[in-house]
Amino acid sequence: MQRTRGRAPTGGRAGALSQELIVGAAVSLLDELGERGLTFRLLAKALNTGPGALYWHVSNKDELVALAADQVLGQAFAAHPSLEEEAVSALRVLAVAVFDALDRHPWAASHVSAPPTLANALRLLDRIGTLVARTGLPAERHFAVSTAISYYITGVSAQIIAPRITHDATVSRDDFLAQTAQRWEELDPADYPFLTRTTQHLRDHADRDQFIAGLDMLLDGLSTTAHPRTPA
Amino acid sequence: MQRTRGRAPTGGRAGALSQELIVGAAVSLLDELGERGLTFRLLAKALNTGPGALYWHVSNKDELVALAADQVLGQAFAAHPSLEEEAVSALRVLAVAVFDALDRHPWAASHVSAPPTLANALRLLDRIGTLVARTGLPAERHFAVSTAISYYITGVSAQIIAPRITHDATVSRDDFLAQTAQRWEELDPADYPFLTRTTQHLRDHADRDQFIAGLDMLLDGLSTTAHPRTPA
DNA sequence: ACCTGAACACCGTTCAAGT
DNA sequence: ACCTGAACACCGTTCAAGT
Repeated sequence: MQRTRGRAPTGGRAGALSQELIVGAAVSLLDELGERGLTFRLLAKALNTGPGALYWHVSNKDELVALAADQVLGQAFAAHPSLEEEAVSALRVLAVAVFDALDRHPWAASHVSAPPTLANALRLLDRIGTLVARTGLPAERHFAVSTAISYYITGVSAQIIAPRITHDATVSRDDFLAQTAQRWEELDPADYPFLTRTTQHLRDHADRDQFIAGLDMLLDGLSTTAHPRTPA
Repeated sequence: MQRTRGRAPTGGRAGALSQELIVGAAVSLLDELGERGLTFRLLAKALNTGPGALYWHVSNKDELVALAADQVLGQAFAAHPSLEEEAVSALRVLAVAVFDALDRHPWAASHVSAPPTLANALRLLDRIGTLVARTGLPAERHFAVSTAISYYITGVSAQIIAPRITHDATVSRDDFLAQTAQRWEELDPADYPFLTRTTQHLRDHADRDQFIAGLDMLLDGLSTTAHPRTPA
């Protein structure tokens, strides 16, 4: 829980530790082995130190994984100027970039949390807010709309991507969907009228398209919503 | 990983184990101690057995927690006939019931996963689908719209509720928001133009209203969306 | 200031043995 | 069929000691 500050002349040693170095190595191990496979002993060995050394730069495993997830989130900003486009389509591009980044590192999906406190999560909400402001919505709605979009992006991405972790090793995503579809078919249509007639859609659907379809619903609602309501 | 089947005359012993019994006890311990506090040894002691006995009824801790979360999700169906009302407002009532159930058991929020395989998660999606069908949308959109709503409900609830676990013991939610707001104030307005002018909203916002505001956006988009688009 | 590595206090899970 | 509880193979984290 300490950053390397200033430009301390730590001497010749090539492997001088730093939080960035540790988090980077953690991302690699997480990609290879998943959250359970990441171990302080293993990480320490990869960095040529003892496990205790890591605790100087990172306060515990939760923080380490959160920082690793935030680094992954940062990949979503890699390519985009995001200044040219019309605001709503820029929001769509940004959202999909986040989905794709998390899709490449499924362990990270469930660790991007709101409200943001880490660098790239802050950056994401700020960019969403700036784009929302550009839509011309009244200022008092900017916060609610921006956080709704932000929650959708990270929350729904996590819903779609995180389950893959559990099943990845054993079965492919398609097999998992096919299995689930079959289980739906075996349900009693009297209890589950919708699911039993919808199995084919489950088999055919693509996660990314699903994410985009919901996103479009939300963004369409953006321009429509006028007054809040209360549930009956 | 075995249910008590039939009406086996297990004899007089009062504490005869079953999956239901184990999951119920797990929910209590999870409420008290959180996910990390739940231990097979502790759970076994609460049920007057050894840890090994539990593995006859539940295959591992992941399954146990998933079943516990699904039981919590079931609380959302406690009160509602949901037949009278107009479809969209019935959807809103159902969504808020899910949020409230998860809000009472924060550890559960991140364990409701999609696509549903457990009893109450299946029931939830089925009910959403049935209500969506009643809106008069064309049938080919029912699946995409229903899953979007379902993903929003569980995904955004998890985003809002799950962070509370980490900070709960040490600080209250209001304190956490205030702290976060203060950190936003200290950011450079040149880098974070939106966040630095939005801190007051963060301080004042209520999680549940936030959830409902985004839900309304989505439900408004429901009636609007006509044709899917592709990101630029 | 930063690193070392042994030691502490746990875990989830398995499995031979019982009834 | 179901339960027991000791044992295995780990963990995250701490901390005296070093440089």
